[in-house]
Amino acid sequence: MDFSEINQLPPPLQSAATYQFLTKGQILFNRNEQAERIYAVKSGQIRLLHHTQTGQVIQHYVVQPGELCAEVILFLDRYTCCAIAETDTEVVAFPKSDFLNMLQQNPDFALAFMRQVSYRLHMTKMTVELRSIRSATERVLHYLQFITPPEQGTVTLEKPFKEIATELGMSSEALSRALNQLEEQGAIARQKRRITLL
Amino acid sequence: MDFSEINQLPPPLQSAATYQFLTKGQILFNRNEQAERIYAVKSGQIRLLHHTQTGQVIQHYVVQPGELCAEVILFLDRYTCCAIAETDTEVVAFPKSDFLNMLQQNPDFALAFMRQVSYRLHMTKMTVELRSIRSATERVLHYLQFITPPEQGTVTLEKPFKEIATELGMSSEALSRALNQLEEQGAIARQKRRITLL
DNA sequence: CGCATAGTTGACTACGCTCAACCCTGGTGG
DNA sequence: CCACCAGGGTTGAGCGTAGTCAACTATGCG
Repeated sequence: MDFSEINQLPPPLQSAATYQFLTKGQILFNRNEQAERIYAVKSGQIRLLHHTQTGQVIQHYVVQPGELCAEVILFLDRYTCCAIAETDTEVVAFPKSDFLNMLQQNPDFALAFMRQVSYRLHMTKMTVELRSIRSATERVLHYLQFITPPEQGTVTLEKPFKEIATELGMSSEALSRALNQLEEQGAIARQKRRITLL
Repeated sequence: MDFSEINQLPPPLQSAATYQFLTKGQILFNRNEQAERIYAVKSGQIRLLHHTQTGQVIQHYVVQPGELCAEVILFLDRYTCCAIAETDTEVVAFPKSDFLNMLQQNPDFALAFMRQVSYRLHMTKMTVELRSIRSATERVLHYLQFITPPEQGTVTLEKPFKEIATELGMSSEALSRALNQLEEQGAIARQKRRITLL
């Protein structure tokens, strides 16, 4: 189910939903703000992140069109992280109470929600694994294995390395060196941005 | 809702549930095993973890009595991590299909499940934050702030430091030094295991 | 009183970050 | 067509932080 396609949703929710437009860099909500709404991304992307006291930025994940944003706050009263528009973005906002009611009244809707949250939990657990790996080289390998489609064993890195590096929580230099090392070790083969797992 | 209290569950699930006993260290399931059941812990603890190729152990979380174990596999076909009994443990096993049916048929049950999964997602996001902080000192501070009840600003560390250290993904020595440093910096006060945030 | 375990401290090492220089590619304009 | 420039990527040197190993201290228990 695509939560941002209002006319696919149960009618009572349709009438409660409102659209909201964000320009690139605009903040949808901040940590510790009172949470009265749950959002779905219709177009664009929303990045969830958190700022530590010392200014380090912790990347959570990016919410894509059709996905829900900050599912957890249905059962909490304050947002736990900061949501910021990655590009110009359109979101649909649902009041929490209406959304909760619909979860109880409509089993299909509820199941779609559960699938989505479960998927998110799964991805977040993968993120935990990634961030927990100390060694940069191993972390990169883990990442490559994760983004490589199972059958073909080959990926092309589309994003600039700098971006991948921040996603992996390391400097671009460390990423570069890690790729070298993996090639030396014979764990991967590489032509430019095209990586083959061995 | 306590998922391990069978007689509190909807009757159709009661008849599908089976008990299983694990001794300390026994494995409930392994990564990549076909997932046909979902479990709830009745007594004891189940630790979820993952072994990397190079043998590093990544701690996910510990499942306490009343909680579900590996909720995500309802919508996946293979377990994504390894579950191991922390102590002698009793679990309740539900066939996935029965559990899924019940989620569709019983809104209260479904809501309890959603609350549980959402909570787990929330905690896992907190873990991501924790593991993403590079500096040991800052990581410890973040952890202390997280486990300290908001009003009183004081915690007693019950678990042995070694255990806390692994939970934080650092050595016990590093934890010890970090606590010292935080005290020097004036970020915390400390008498033995009793920590006060300043 | 001795032993075992948990926690602390010290010395050494290794890994990754930072800063800086360098290389390579693609695009632009003379 | 080639010189120039800009940006992404690579490589090098120095530094800081955390891991490891080992010694030492403190606490609790038989």
